Amino acid sequence: MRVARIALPLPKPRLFDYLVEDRDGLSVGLCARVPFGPGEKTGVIVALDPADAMSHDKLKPLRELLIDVPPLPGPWLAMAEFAARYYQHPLGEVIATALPPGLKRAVRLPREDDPLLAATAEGRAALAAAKKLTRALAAVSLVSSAGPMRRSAMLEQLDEGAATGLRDARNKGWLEVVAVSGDVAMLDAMALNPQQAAAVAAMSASLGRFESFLLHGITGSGKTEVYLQLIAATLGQGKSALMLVPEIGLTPQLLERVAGRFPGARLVSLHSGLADGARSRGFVQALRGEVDIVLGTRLSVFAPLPNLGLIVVDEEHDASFKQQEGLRYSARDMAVWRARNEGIPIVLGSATPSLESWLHADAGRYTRLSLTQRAVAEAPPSVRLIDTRRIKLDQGLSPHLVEALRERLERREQSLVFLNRRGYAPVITCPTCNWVSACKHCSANMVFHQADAILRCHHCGAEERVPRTCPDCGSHDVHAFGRGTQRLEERLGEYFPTARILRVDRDSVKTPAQWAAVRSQIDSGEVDILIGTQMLAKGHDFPRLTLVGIVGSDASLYSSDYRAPERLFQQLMQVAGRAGRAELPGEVLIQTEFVDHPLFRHLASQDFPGFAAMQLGERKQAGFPPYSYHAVLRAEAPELKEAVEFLRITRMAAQMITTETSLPVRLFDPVPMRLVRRARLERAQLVIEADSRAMLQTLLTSWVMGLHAMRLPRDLRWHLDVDPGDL
DNA sequence: AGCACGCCGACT
DNA sequence: GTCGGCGTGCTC
Repeated sequence: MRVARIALPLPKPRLFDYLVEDRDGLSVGLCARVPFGPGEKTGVIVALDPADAMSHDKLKPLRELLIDVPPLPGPWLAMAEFAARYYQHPLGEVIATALPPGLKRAVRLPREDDPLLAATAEGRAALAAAKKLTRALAAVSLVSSAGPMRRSAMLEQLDEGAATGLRDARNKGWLEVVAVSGDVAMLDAMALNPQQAAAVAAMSASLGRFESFLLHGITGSGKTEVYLQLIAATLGQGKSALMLVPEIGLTPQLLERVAGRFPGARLVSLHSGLADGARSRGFVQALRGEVDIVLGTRLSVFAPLPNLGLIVVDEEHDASFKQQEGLRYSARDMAVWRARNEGIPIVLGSATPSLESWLHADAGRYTRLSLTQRAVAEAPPSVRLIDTRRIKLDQGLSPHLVEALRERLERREQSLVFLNRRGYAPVITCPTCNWVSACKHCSANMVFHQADAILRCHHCGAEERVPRTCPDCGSHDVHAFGRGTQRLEERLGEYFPTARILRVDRDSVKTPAQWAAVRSQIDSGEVDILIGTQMLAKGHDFPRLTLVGIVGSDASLYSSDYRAPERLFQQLMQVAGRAGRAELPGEVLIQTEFVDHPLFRHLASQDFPGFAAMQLGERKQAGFPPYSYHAVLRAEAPELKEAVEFLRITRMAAQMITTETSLPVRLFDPVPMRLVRRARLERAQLVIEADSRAMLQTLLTSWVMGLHAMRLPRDLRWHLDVDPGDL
């Protein structure tokens, strides 16, 4: 018998020991079901020790080893242990976050083979003779035009009922299994421009050892092509590749592009929208070494590829790489750690890199590679600022923007008006008594949604009917104040009654299917004017779009959040990049009261390096990240004073540690959060700042141990956020 | 996190 | 006299 030390999904940073029979195949990394209290739990064996007489008396035997799932490899466990240490989170919970939720049930899934299928002569004949495209024929059609394809890749690309269609086609002899030849060769590689070629060459040279690359490529410079060719080189060496993309970046189009390029490769996509079964299947396939490429969102940084050769993080600056609950990990940072740990190259790509990565490149820790030439359109869009201090705006629209929209309409080109605020108006007010539509559960105003005639809180989702009279003073003069996308849509409809206007925000597009419908409407030119929030900003090409108008972005220019300018710049660069991608030159009009603001100057000259240098200068002056390191302890309770009091006590504990060890770590005062009240809970936070990660970690390790040992009121909860995305 | 044990209010 | 509130303490 041996003692298995098991990490269980519990909020306690400790392991639990069980007796296990010393049988063949017993290994660290195996999942196990164990008795726990009155019930049972599933965890992962992280260590195996010899059993002595004592342990036989004290320990319970474990119930079952899940031997259908191969043990998680050493480097994978090392990564989980690193995340637990770095983010100060219990290992069992880290592992539970990293494993797919349905793993326990999924283990019994039959080992599904994934043959390479090609169309037979009979299949082609049937296809030629057919009047109607059946599901079976759709499958034949796919491989007869695209060439042999993995079954899984075909399923990804075909519509509903694809599995049945495939089975029919195989039974009828229209499809045949072909041998994998030159296994994972890439099809249709595009010719690279010299910069792309240089980037691919530089990065390929580091395959087989750790190196971090920052690929700074302006919009349209062909970063994806660089990734694909690098992946091809990796697969060519018999290794697998992991590509991380932001949440909205993982579109069927991207999947199709990758699957189409590597028809022989076994491709798995992983994201949180996947059903438990599918996610587990992908995970277990990766673990068995049956996957060549994993393409997914932040959670796929935990994909257990045993033979990983390359990691790509696209749009590395994107906030969706940071998890905002539970284990608050940064998938980008974890990916860099993983690449170092596994001795492989990593590519971080962006048109507007994070200041963290930019500074790493400045300091020579990352190798910077730049793509400054547009692969598609030659000229970058021209950016013009409209000084709204001198102009009378009509519902937030300047005559210049209206005129520019009119020109596009006449030329039958598309326009986009960007306003990062959904709803009709951000608030309803009563000018008589100054009543505002505040949310009952949050310290925020409820937004007026004209379409459903309701007030909605964007923080907790609460909804209310719009009052006709002021609830406080009874005045009939209550009205909408400010502008959202819905109101803009209404006003533009009045200006251009014949224009086809489409609003794209989270209220109008809720499902992937709706998003696909919207895209096809835009692509086929059925839309003249698009109105959208940041949903429209990210990574989609709109070839017919020649004008981008940016409205109401001034608010984030002087926000109290020191990261606001960075985010605004990234966002505006991204929207601006939507303009003029094909033969048509693009124009960007920005309405602002601050035409002299350096952010806009750099934006107008499309000068990211200049902007980054300026921002880094300011951050250095202020001692903010990336020149210092932050962790924030947040607490929430029904009453703010409870949360603050907890933080005050924990701050004293931290103070004692720093004094005893003379750690130069700065402890700020507990303060209410910007949005103090959310969903009936009041929140406060305590920021800790240090000049090095090591010093921050030293404090956190002993401090958080104490936090776990504290006994707290039932209604108080806390969490720690290391490297928080915002404060 | 669950889930037990354990001591004080309003009900058949 | 009980049913049940959720405070605190433990789970190998």
